[in-house]
Amino acid sequence: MARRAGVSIKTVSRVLNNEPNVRPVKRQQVLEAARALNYSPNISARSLAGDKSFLIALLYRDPSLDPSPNYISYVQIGALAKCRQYGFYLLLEPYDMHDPDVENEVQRLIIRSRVDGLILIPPISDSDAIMRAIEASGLPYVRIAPGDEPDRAPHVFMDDRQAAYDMTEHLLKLGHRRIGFIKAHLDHGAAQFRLEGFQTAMAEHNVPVDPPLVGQGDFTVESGMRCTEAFLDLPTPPTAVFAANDEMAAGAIAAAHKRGLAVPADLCVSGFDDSSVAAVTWPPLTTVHQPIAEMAEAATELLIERIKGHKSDETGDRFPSRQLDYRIVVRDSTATAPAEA
Amino acid sequence: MARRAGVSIKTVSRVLNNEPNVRPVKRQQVLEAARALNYSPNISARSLAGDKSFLIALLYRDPSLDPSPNYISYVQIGALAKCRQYGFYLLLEPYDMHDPDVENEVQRLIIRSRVDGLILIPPISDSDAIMRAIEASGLPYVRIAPGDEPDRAPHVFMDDRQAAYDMTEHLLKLGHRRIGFIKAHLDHGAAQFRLEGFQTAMAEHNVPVDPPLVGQGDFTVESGMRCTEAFLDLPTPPTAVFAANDEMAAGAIAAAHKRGLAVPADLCVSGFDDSSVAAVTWPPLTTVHQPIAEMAEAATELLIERIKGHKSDETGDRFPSRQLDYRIVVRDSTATAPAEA
DNA sequence: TTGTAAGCGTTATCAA
DNA sequence: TTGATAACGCTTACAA
Repeated sequence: MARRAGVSIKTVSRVLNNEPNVRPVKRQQVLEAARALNYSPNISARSLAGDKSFLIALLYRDPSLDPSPNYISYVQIGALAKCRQYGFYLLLEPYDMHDPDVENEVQRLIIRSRVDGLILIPPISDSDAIMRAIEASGLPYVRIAPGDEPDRAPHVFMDDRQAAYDMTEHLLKLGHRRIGFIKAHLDHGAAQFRLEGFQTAMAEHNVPVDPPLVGQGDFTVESGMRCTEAFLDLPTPPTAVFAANDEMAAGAIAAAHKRGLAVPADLCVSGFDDSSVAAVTWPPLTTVHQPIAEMAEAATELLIERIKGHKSDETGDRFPSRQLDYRIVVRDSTATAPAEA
Repeated sequence: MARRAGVSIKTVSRVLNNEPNVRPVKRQQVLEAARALNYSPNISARSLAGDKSFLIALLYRDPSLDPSPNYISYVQIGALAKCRQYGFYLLLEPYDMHDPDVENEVQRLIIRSRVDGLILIPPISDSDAIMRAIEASGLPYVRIAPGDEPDRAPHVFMDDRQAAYDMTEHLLKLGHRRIGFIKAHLDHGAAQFRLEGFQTAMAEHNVPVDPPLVGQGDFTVESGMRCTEAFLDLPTPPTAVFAANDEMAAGAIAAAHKRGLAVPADLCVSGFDDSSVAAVTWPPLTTVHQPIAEMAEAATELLIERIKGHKSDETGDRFPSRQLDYRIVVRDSTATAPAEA
């Protein structure tokens, strides 16, 4: 009890919660006493009495199913930073999105843990079942990089379409005309945007897209390798491959090496995400840098504002959103196209 | 209130906590009522009354400083699995180990969050300052892969020394005699063991270790590349490089590619960890598989037992520990040594 | 085997 | 601007 220290009792509560109506003198007294006793309010008591848990849940795909755990790491970094700043705790909640029972599981999570809000990251940020479960509870939530229905909730995103457009243009400007694109599951919202950006850039530069030069990957290294091998088996193979993420791009590089092709001399490769694998490939990968941690920070901030503000009541006005900037990172896996045959 | 349902009030508590002295009939009634009302006890109330938080903190190095976020991902997977199983929640606590103020920070964490126990992973599992802070609080904690003083607390580990020995032997059996080793900061406990395993294997096979063939890396791709380039600049370069982790091994492969050397024909490379980068390199990396998630599961279990058992009193007897098995994974980056010159 | 009553340390309500 | 006092929903005695 820090109350012993100063002179008051409930005043302590007021001070620690930055409530008004406390004279500066008292406020100081309390603050000093708290420091002296190394005092810190009991979270459980606070939650119980105030009906707030100071807990935020981060929902993501079970990482044992995820080809790029890297993304989650950066999301955690960003979310944790903001949580610490505002005195919240982050609860990790991996889910198997395709479990037919997710809806119940999420409901149970909400009931059990009493979280104050939730953050959804891809591909969970496009799960209708999960969003329905949350909406039924009335809790606030934010989505990172949503694919459809962006205005269903507050969200943070970057322009994947434009980024893919820019990367494609980068390759076109290097003189490439036959460019292979490795797409991913289109239920992953951003994957769709990246494909569109590629197609638009090609169209606007009057370069036809040969259908066999669009491969279906699944974000794994192996799929990138398989698609690239198929490309290289074509009568006229591409001079560049643009993969919708870095893992698949790494697979493309591996496929080239396997055939004895030099990168970027014989085949150029570019990726997307600027994940840690981009630094591991040889040559280092040209890719699109996504500000993942920053996106998570922004999302967490959006959520906390919402938690602190109107507690779950949708008062008509539009949901807020925040767009962050990407950056094309040119490294050594792309170079000018070989002279025409 | 599920109490409405059955007939009792405190009985509910007994049932939900698996306490004895409840007739099966009543127990059933309560359980059914709970299900019907989708009831779940309020964690805050429970913590407040019972002086338990059901929270476990995972302490790790700030991932923005960490060259291999992969390790943390797997630790999280394992720890989360066990937490869910036993009804605990996992709190993420990244720390900058070299911050002179960590001791206070940890103390503050313990006071503020009221965690019931802590898990320390490398390199934090060897931080004397952090362990002191925890010990001062009397809370139970477990260490994963400790370097020194293993018996200071319950711990989970694998035999890094023997694993490195085996990998070295694998290379020796392939006919390699000049083998470069890339070590890492020796304050990282396991790093020391890996070096020792390498040295022992070489000695026992009567193959001298040429000092310039032991490079000082720091777990990053870049350092692996730098060390390997130095090796290759020697009058008699090695025919194989064994790096103390996969990132550095990836750097070794990159260095070879950069010089136009083929892997494994001109230079063999092996790593340690079997992290996700091992699947991204070309050729795929021969490495030591560490059961990281399983180690984390075991550690979490050890901790929870301790939390449930004697609450923080060290009753004389030795701390428990658990050793898990590694596995040498031979992929395509190692092959028989070129014939003698 | 079951129930009653007294806290746990906050916040919310309402008076002072 | 402050301070009693009653919740909050459990667990832990202790009694029945």
